[in-house]
Amino acid sequence: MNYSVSEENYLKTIFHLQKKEGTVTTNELAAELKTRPASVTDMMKKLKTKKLLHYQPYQGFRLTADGSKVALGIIRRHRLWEYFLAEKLNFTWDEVHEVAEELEHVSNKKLIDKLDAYLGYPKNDPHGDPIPDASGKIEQGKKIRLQDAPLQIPCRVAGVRNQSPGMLELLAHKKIRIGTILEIRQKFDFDHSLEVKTGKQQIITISRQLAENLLVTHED
Amino acid sequence: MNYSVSEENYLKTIFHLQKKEGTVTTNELAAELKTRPASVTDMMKKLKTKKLLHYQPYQGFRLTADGSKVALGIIRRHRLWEYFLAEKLNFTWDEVHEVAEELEHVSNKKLIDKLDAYLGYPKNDPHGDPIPDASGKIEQGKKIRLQDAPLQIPCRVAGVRNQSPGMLELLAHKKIRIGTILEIRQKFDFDHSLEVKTGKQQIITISRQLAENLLVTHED
DNA sequence: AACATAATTTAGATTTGTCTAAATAATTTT
DNA sequence: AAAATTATTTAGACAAATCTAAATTATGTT
Repeated sequence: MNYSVSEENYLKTIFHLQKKEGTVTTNELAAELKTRPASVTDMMKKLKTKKLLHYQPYQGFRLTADGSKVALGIIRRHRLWEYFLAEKLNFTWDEVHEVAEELEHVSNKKLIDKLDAYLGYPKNDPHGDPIPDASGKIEQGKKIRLQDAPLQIPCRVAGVRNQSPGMLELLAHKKIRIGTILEIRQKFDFDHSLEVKTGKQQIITISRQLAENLLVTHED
Repeated sequence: MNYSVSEENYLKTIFHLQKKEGTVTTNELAAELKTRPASVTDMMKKLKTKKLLHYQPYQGFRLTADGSKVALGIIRRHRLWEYFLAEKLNFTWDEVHEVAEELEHVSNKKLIDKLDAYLGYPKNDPHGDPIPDASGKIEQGKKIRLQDAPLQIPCRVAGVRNQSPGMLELLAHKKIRIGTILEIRQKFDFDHSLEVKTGKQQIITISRQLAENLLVTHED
């Protein structure tokens, strides 16, 4: 029921990494945690015996339902503290992460729930990331412009900023609608156009104007 | 410059214990920290090499100036968090200590100084104990008559008003001296006598006359 | 002062989380 | 498919903080 700082850092990091790709590898995790692959393997065995992880040697790993629940608890604490630091203590948005990395390991549930209430049950931390509620539920990820989405990472169309007829006509023509999966292959500096792969594996080009008005999310 | 949770707990506890008696013994500290005397000896060696402790085998120990400074920093963090928990998060005074025991080990200085400012530079925590300022200075607790001390809150005998032989005889008989911890259990209106628990868990009765002449402090 | 008792320290073991170096498995290249 | 490369795991070691049991030092009593 209670986990060490080290275990918590592994769980949290696995949670974040497995969002991008379904399964997490030893080297990936070692790089992220600034430790050695051998150390990762050791910890994987431990987390497996605690039933927080699906893991077969050489096959990568992902969290079990229990593991995800623990990870979401840690992320909840982290993001609530970030909100507190920015909102109440006047830290700037780029300072909060480091401090929250320490505070997140204080795992008293009553403390966190009272902090949540005190802050007015905020939905997002200062970076816009959603804060899981007391039961571990997490809201849809922040909508960002396709323009600002990272390369090579699939995202989902969640809305449009500009709903002019011309925009909608263009979307229809390119067969893009809410829910369509897009992955940026390349960004061209010259005209800021994007080469994008669709969920149906077609390669299309999206202009700067369109990319500024398409809102996407990374959450699954 | 940075200390482990374990080291911090030792330093803090030594600081508190050496207020009562000038020097702290191995068994005393082991009892307070719920560990074994052998473990205490191990840690004493370590703290000595870090120049936080005066220590010669078999001679007891006390903090160096550096050690006290570190301890005061920890106490500052503890008491500021206690104040925050009681004042902002609506914890009751008897709940705050346990939670602050965890929060006190987050040692980011900027965090603590900003928290201090946010709380309005409080002078005392919810138990009445003084909060060291950013430079480690701690205000001397005010001496009040035992008569005027609050119920159920341990205080320390800091002086006597009347030093007549009869008074001293009575104090000796009741085994009360400077440094003795007293906690008022009940006040009786009829004769203004007090039922008091001593640091050694004995229940004694203190008359109005005595209670008016015993000066106590809440400072730890 | 000598003895008995209590307090403290030492010696050696254990757990957690880490490491390096070597062995093994999987993947990629030729 | 064999060889080369890369990823992962195993084996064995180490530091921190703890423990038990035994040895040592200090203290209190007679």
